[in-house]
Amino acid sequence: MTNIRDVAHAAGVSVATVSRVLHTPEKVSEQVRETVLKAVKDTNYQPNMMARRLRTKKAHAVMVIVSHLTNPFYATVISGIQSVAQQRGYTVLLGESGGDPEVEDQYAAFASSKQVDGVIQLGERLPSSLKPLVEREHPFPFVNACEFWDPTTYPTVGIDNRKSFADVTRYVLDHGHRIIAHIKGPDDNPVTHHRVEGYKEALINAGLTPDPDLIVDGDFSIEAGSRAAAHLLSLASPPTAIVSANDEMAIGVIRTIKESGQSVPSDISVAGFDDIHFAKYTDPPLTTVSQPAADIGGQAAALLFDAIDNKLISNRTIRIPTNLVVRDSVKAI
Amino acid sequence: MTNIRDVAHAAGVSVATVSRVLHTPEKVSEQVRETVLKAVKDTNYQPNMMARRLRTKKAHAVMVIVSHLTNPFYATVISGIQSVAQQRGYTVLLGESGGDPEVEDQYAAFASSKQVDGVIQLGERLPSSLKPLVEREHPFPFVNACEFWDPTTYPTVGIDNRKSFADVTRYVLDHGHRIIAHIKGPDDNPVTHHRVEGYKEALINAGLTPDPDLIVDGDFSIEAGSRAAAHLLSLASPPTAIVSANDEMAIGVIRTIKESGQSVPSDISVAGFDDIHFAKYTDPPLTTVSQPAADIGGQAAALLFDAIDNKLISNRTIRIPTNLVVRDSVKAI
DNA sequence: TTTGGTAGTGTAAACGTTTACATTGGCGCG
DNA sequence: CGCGCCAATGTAAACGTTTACACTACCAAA
Repeated sequence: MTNIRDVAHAAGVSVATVSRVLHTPEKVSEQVRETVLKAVKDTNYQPNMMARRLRTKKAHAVMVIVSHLTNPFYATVISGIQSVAQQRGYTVLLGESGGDPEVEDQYAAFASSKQVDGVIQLGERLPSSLKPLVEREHPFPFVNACEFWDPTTYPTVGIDNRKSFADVTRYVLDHGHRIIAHIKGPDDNPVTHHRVEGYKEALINAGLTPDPDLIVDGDFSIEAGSRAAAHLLSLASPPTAIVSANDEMAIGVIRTIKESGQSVPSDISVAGFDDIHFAKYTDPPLTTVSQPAADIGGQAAALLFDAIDNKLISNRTIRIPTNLVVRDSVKAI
Repeated sequence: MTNIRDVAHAAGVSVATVSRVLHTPEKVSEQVRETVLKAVKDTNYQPNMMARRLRTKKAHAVMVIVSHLTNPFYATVISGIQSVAQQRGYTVLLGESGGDPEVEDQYAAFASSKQVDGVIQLGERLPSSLKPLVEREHPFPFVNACEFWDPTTYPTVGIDNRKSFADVTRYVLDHGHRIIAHIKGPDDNPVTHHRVEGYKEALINAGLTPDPDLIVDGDFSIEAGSRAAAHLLSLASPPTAIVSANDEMAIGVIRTIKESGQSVPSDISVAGFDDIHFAKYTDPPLTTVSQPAADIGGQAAALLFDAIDNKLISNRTIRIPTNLVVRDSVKAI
């Protein structure tokens, strides 16, 4: 592997000049610049990043900590991160924690020891070992994406769950439904509450009072959707529409409704949230809300790079608009 | 950030001793070792990886190049890679190419310039800039996972597509079917051919001759499955079973069959391949073949680390067994 | 002619490690 | 006692950059 000294020798200049040609070409005369550039080509010189990093104390890398890479939504977010990171000449390091706080801590420690210039956390909590770093005077560059545990304290990028869920609920209301049930996500997930709020808000704005009996527990799984639907169908006055906190539960809902001999959307309308890949292929195709996952990732990365470059404490929160994607699972009453 | 010199000073020893305590503790007296360890704790010392890497010329990192991170299968493979990498103290760098050979080349160049110790490629081709590196005398550590473009030349980890597809086809044959159609993947994908071969092999072993009219084109999409099914249903003597090269096409098939008024599996049996998340939730639940994706990743990583450590040119090919997962979409005739 | 400024280039220190080699002192053995 | 060996430790070079500072020409202004 040829080094900068070889190039300098080949070009008949000092190493400093070579380095300058590469970084601040305007500071070296045109003539010399060309000679050096030629020497670089000739020697097939590739700068040693390790040395560069050691010297400049910049890793030119960011780490993303994620609980489950296999979650398609997270995967898409990371894809967005990667895309803008690549544009900016940054490398993305992957830290998959499996949801284990200990592993998350491990990654955080790794990150904090100057191995990367910043961290994007996709998970639901701030790794405890990162806490002191991001809260100190000159915080370690950090942004939280997707989940909103504390948007006031930490830079956060994600959708407005409350508003988005109010949107889809309003869409259902606009189709004349008045008895609308909601299937919640798990209680320990911050988005669950925001979506419930959005649901209630839409009802209230339409002059209705939310009925606690129509808000039923779920855990984002298909099975939970089925169970919840079975429960709702058994009610004295069952809902004419069900808005689910995510698509998978909605799929479970549809299945259970069908199994009960009723039809979607003729008898009961169903709406989901997330617009997962298969939402398009359910029967009927699912009306849902799509989160611009790649965009979230891209903006999170951009925010992080801002923090890295300007070193300004950007406590900004970016809310990315969602799209209601109308398919066939909601019908006017 | 405290460095090794600070620790040495705190412990009243030389930097060399500190380094030795950290790497070859058996070479330093118990007494000194303890003093140093205490100093490390006291000063909250975190070794600077950049310096270490510069000095040792080891990046302790591997790169995985993948076309689409959003492909759930790839995501799972990467999850497997990450898991064993973490165990071994390696970092995983992500390179998502979007299928663009130019971007792949870019990553390969990055990798080759000593930034990482090895590369795992999940995509369908060897990045051209990597070619000279992996084919030279002391090859750059490299393993190909998932796709088999050239298992004889490069270390490769993946399933035996031919055998696995023969398995599922045989399963269908064992249920008495004799007119069995196959929906292919795209022709430019290496696995397509292996699966077609497996299909044919099973038929031949059962004493049948494959009928070219029953092998129809597809591209792994749900829509392609629908189209292919429509075509097959219009045949003079339509198949009693359809084995699809992947699950998504199988889903399209099921839908089209239902739309034609027939039923799965009573009228026509359907089998898929991949065992994607939603295979469990189709109606009827899809009989398919599951690829142990995480395992593939893990083994690929292990293979890569072998190559890195032993520096032996391990041209081995690892075939990971698949599981036929029997659900309800195939029924005895 | 002197002075001072400037553009271009070189010299060498520094980044934080690892490790070959040198040094020290203790001990066994002839 | 003298020799050699060994274990434990220290010294300093090296890894490949970047960059502060020094230096050299050259030129303009006084």
